[in-house]
Amino acid sequence: MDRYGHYFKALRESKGLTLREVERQTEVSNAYLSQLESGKVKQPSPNTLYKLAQFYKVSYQMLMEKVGYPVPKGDRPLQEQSVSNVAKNKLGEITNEEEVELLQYLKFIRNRKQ
Amino acid sequence: MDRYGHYFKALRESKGLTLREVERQTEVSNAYLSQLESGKVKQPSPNTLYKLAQFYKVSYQMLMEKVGYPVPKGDRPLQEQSVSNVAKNKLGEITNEEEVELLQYLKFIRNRKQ
DNA sequence: AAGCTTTGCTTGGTATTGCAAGCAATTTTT
DNA sequence: AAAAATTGCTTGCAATACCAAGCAAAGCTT
Repeated sequence: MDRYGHYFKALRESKGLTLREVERQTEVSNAYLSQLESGKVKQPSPNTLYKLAQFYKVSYQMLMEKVGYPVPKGDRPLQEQSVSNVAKNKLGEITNEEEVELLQYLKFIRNRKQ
Repeated sequence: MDRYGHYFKALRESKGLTLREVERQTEVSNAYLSQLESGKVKQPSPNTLYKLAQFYKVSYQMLMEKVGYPVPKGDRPLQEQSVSNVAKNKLGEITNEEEVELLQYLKFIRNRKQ
C-alpha cells in the first residue's frame, strides 16, 4: 500500500517543514499531504505531483514514475521528422495523394474562414 | 467542457474503428470511450491516456498536454507527432480545430473510395 | 419481414482524489 | 501554570474516473 509515502515524508522532513508550511506554498491541503505521506493515496494526480515537484525541487517525471504512471518512452532523440515519417506514425500509412488532398483542404478551410 | 473530445473521436474515425474495437485492443471500456469523445470526461488518467496514445500511435506527452496536465517544458519532444506536421513544413502552424477537421476529412476521403 | 448482431450511448454503481473541518497531543506564549 | 497556537492526523463529503449492464436504432442474415 505504501510504496512512496515515506519518500514524500522524508522529502519534507529533510527540509524541516511542517505539513501546513507545505500546504501554504503548494496549495495542497495538509490533510491530503498527510494521507500521501502515510501511504493512503494510490495515485495522486499529475497536477498535484507537479506542485510538489516544483516545491521540493525534484523531477516531475520522476514523481510520475514513482507513483506508477507510465512515462514517455525513453528520452532518446526522436527519429527523423520527415513529413511522411510523421504521417506514418500518426495516421498509419498515408498516401501522397491523401497528403495532397489534406493540404488542399487545409487551404480551403482557411480561406473559408474569412 | 469539451475541448479534446472531438479530437479522440476524429482519431478513431479516421481509422474507421468502432468503440468496441478500440475497447478490445486498449482495454478501455466503450462506455468510457464514448464519454471521452463526447466531452463528458475532464481529465482521463495518465494510464488511460497512455493506452490510447500507444494504440492511436500519437504522442503520450501530447495527450497529457491536451487534457490539461502539466508537461515539463524541457522534457517535451522537440516536435510533436501530429497531423499538423503533415502540413507544417509547407503551410506553417495549424490550430487544433484545423487538425480535427483534417482528421475528419481524411476519414471522408477514405470512405469515399468505396 | 422477422430475427440476430452491431452500433453508439446512457445509467447506476464503485473506487479514488482531494479538501474543510475538527480532534488530541505537543509546543509556545503570557 | 493556564491559555493560545501549532502539530500531525482522522473523518465526512463532493467531485470525478471508470466500468458492467442495458437500451434503442441501424445493419445483416435468413
